[in-house]
Amino acid sequence: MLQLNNIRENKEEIIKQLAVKNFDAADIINEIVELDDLRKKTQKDLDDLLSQSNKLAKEIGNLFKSGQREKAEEIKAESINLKKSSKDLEQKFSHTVQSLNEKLIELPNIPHPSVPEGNSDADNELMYEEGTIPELHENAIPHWELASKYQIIDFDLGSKVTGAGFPFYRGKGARLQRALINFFLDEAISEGYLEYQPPLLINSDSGYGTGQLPDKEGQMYYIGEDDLYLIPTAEVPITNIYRNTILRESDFPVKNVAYSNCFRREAGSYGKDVRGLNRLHQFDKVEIVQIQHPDKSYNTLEEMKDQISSLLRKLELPFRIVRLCGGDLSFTSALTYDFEVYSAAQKMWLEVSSVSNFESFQANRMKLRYKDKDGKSKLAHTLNGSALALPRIVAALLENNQTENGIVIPEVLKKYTNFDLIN
RNA sequence: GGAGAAGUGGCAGAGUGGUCGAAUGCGGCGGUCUUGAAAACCGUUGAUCUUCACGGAUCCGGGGGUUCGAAUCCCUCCUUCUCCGCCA
Repeated sequence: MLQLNNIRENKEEIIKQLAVKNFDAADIINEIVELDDLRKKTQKDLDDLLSQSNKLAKEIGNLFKSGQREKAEEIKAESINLKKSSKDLEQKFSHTVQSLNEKLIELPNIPHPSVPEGNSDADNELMYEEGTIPELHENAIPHWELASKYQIIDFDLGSKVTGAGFPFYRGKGARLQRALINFFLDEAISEGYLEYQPPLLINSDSGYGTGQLPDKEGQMYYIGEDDLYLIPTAEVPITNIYRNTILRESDFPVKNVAYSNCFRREAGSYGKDVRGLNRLHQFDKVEIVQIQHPDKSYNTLEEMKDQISSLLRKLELPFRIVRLCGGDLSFTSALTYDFEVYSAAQKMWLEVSSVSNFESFQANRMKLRYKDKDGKSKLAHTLNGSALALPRIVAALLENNQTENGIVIPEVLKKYTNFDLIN
């Protein structure tokens, strides 16, 4: 959520910047300013009225005490009248605040000046590419075939027990998952992150705080009986730890890491890009989250980008980094880098990580603040990134490392898997 | 799941209808003293909205109600604790 004062003061500028996200904000912003004016006026009227009845109430108390009953009753009648009009104003006030909020929620985050214009992923800016694309042997096959050849991932069994997109990992497949999770967590911990194991279900306040609600409600699994949502990413519980909190400047940077299962309904995704591990309803991910001082958040974003690069380098996977264009940027993000890994048998780049700076957008929804040197409360900046999401990493590892004799485990993972080869 | 108790400022804890945004202690911050520190002493110390400012309004787990007036009474939800039951 954008800050009201910022909207009021930089109206034209914000309209211009939101156009990069292909969002026409002119009308909404005008409505917001009008509603805010009305809110201020209504509050002033209401406050004056309440102030008056507070005074009367005190007077009545004093009159009763000093035994002036009649006088007290007189004022009491006056007070009852005041009360009726204050009730009306109160209602008007809360309606105004509510509509103001509804409008504010419609506004996406302002993209960073470096965000290129564009409509789709085709317009994203390629920033960096590293590693060599492997030459596979003649009989190379995509990962879903490798999965069944070596009996390490069973998609059909998942369909039987749950449904499409919920695979079973088996034997060395399961152990590879566990190895990757531990590798990613250990790497983050050595970078100074604090490990959390979050709940996998969240309430609607949390969903609202990080921006999944209300816009992406249909993307989350919902447990109606208890009014809870299955998390689409550990970002939600981990960032919401700080909902309604005021940090000290000395708390920065807050660096948290969490492994979790992630659940996504992926309503409306079909086609060949969803085959095998490319898109699942349940998957594993290690997520890094930082909370930072506004002056430092972009340095932090670069730092997180480097960390993720280092993971992919250690796994010996060819990867590239893309800066998302306005049209591809999420509602909540100001700047996002996507990491893509080359999957050699599918012959395509797979998105394995997304690292973003949300600036104060999430913090404003969550009321996540810090005290600055003058003792004033200011909104903090939040950032997060996948480090990393497992399924597509596994897909690329299986495809790229396949040989006639089996799938070779990268050096760095061997101490975690305790085997060198899947055969 | 059943029965009972409780939720107050960073923490502890008083407050059962008006003078309470809230005693007191601890902690935090500033100062005096000291070569420095500790101790002692003095001062200060919640959030949000609004106002150029003075000031005003709201907040005692969340929401609703009673009353001229609610931290205090009523309803409801949530959370925590104790006992019983069940259970990885």
